[in-house]
Amino acid sequence: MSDLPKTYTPRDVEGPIYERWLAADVFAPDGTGSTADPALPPFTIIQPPPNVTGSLHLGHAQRTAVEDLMIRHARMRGHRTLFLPGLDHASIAAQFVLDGILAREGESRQSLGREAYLERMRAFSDSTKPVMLGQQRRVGASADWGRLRYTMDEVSAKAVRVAFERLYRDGLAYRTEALVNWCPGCRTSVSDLEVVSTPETGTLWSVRYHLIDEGSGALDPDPGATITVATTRPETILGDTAVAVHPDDDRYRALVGRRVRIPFVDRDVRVIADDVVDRAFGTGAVKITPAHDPDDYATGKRHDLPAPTILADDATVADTGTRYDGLDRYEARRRIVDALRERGDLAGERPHEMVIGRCQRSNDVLEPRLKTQWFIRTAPLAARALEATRSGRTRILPEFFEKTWEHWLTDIRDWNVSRQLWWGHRIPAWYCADGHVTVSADPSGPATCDGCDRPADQLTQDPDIFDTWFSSGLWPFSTLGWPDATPDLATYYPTSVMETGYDIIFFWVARMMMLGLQLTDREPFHTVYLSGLIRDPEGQKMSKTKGNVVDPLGVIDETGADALRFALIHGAAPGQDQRFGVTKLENARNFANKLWNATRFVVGSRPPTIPADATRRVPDPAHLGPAERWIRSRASATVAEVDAAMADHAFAEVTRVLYDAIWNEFCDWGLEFAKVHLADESLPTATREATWWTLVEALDTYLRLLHPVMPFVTEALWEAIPRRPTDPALLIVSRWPAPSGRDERIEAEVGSLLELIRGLRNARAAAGVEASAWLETEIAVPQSMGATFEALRPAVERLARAKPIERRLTREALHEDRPGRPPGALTVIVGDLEAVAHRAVAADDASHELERGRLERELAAARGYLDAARARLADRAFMEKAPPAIVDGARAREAELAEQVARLEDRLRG
RNA sequence: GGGCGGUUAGCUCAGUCGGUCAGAGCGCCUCGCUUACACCGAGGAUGUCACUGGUUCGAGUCCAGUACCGCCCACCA
Repeated sequence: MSDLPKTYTPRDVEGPIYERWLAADVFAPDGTGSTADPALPPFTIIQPPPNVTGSLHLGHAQRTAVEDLMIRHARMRGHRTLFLPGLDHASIAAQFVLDGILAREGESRQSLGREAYLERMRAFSDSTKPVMLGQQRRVGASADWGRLRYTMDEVSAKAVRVAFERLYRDGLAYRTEALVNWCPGCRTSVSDLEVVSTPETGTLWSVRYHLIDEGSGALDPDPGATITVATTRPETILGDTAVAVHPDDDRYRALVGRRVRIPFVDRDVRVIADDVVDRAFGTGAVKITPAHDPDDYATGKRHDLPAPTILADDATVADTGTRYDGLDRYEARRRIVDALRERGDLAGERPHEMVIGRCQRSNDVLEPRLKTQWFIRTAPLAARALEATRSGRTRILPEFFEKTWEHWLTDIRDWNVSRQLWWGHRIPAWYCADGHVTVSADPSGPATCDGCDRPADQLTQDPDIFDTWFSSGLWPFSTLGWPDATPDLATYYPTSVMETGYDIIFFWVARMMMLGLQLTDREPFHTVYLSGLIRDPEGQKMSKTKGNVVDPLGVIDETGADALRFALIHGAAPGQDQRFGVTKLENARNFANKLWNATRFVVGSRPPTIPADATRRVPDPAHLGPAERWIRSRASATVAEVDAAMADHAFAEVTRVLYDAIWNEFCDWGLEFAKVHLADESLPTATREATWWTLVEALDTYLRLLHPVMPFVTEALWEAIPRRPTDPALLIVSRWPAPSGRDERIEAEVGSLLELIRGLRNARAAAGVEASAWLETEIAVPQSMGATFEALRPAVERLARAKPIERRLTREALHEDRPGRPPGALTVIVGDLEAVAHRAVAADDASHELERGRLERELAAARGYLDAARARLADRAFMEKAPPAIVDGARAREAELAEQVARLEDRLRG
């Protein structure tokens, strides 16, 4: 036990608490402070590693809060818990960031060269690394920092090499020339997932291609002998190798097989028939540029067309032998359009709504182009991933994401994994002069060529690196030491829960699942918990360009990590975005403050007969009054509710249940009841002690239940209350509470007394009674509730400001002496209970009307309900078809309402 | 073009198995410096549960359709 400062200052609480956890070594499953039960299965969460060069945003904070919540819960339930933290090298994202910094220095990737650039990147990421990790700690992540992993460390590197070698051996990785998404800004290919489809208004140009006279082989002398094609990218004319029409299109039937001359390059190409052509679109004739359009590429394959590439890596026109060589693609486009117009071959132009693929990273317009690249064959991997979710071995939460999952994995295309970048894992493939491919997981490379036994010094390693998601895809097992058979891998794999944002379900979750199943033969996780995204109060995505990004560290400084965590978890429905603003945060902060002060009260109200350093005593049942039994019963109910919510992964519900239980039950009523006993020195010591121990016990339960959500403040407060002899020194490793049983009768009796108190307060306020006035009150309490009432009489008096209270056994008794009753009485009816509070006011006082009005409103409402209840009972269909329990309930309700209406009517007559 | 999610108080959102489910927080109004807490306490007002049909004794809740908002996927030049 220790003293609590009067004011709750999160900053003062959180730092030292985290240090104590670290010092006690309680984060690691095998740490010296662990109290785990080795008989229970371990619980593992692999944290989605944030980008090493990124900055922590609210999304990270929410991830961390939810993961840490699950981990702390599992830890308190006695599981060995592994919360493995990490960082991702984030190849393209990191390069994008660094390139921006270099650009401001007047340097560039190219100007530095590969080695210097990588050196710079290592230094840069080394500088951001501690920042990212520090932020995680501020949020309170109880992660095992000793197992911190990084996708660029040697263990990961080895995993990448071995994974790729196995995939290659199994025929699941292959190298081929294919049309890929090329980003001219990043100078690399990107996967289909990194293409952002952007609707834009472009221009659809119609261009006349002149037919060749088949006899002479020269241009048809008839200037009208043309075929008009439609295009949105005129510069690709330079790469055309055919014109296609639909085979059933009568307009062009005669032209199929004829040749046309492609302008500028003066290439003569065939008119071909292919049913990809949509006759209704444009002119019904399509220019075919196999090297720069996916459709055209497929058409080219079918018709065996050449596929000249006309763009360089920086998207300037190249190798066309025209004067457009060297020009940027858009400059070339303008000039080509101008030239066509001059020649009279521009048949038309009109605005055109279309979808443009842009680079997720740089926002550049992507160019489809031919490149020789490594691909992962995804169909067989996706089939296994689908099987895992269909069989239920891996569960996706929320369930509705399973459809998205199914859809994507069903139509999946092969994964282009090579990147023409520098920061990342180099592809462990070597080529010899004959083009043989050798893939080797050996860190020093292959000894000889697989194809021709040429020695290593005659082999060249592929300059490309892997898509960053390739190493991320191995994360659940590479972090545990795979491919080596480490004890960690044996113990903690497959992992328990994969928590991440739904925005990377394909990028990451699907890849982990596919690679995990293929390489380890196990589902990498049992549950996928998909979080929603954090938006600003207007529902906008947070982004740097919008300037609406909230820095979690600022929030933590201001209101504490506990408040931030509570607020984030409170608003988190799985898969559902949440708007986040200051009011939620303030609400959470107020709650922490409330808890702080409630604990301060409990600690401060310790009866002097109990020593400050007492160990916990179970309250003596003989001395428990109804208030104490009510407090215990409600705490037990809360445990059960929290357990149910946790079992459903309904974390927001957990916060709601606890907020309500702690604030609206424990503080509003529990503490108020207890104050009466604790302050009453005429009571036996044992009674007052029992009351206090009851408060301590309930508070202890609530602090435990709340700890996974608000770890710091609960740990600090728990330290201030007496511990059980069996408790460890720290709440974080204490045991999760078990429900201790409900007392239904007490809950009902005390519950109706609470209602009565509320009713009296309501009546007083409605009648304009001074808040400080004590009203002489008569209360009818049936014999069955007598003991409970008598025990709580002082509390009822105090809370309803009703004193003295005269008790009657029946309502009739209450009304017998009506004639003698002073005017202005307030009446409250709650079930079997009825109270009449008297006040001395003149007969002509206007407040009589207020009371009358209140009773009339109550009566009207009761009559409304009664009518509805009677209508239901009069409905033969309802009586015949509704289950008996419902009918009985309706009858009871009707009787109760009828009674209440009668009472109110009676009261209003009097 | 497919698919998913959302629509409940002024705002942000809960609402499980169809039956006390018309709820919370914030905001608003009226009181209150009652020795845990003014980051507080007491009380109060506010709803066509988007719309239309259907199923049912009974529908925010289940079904079908519509509208609007958001997101994801998709090779029409």
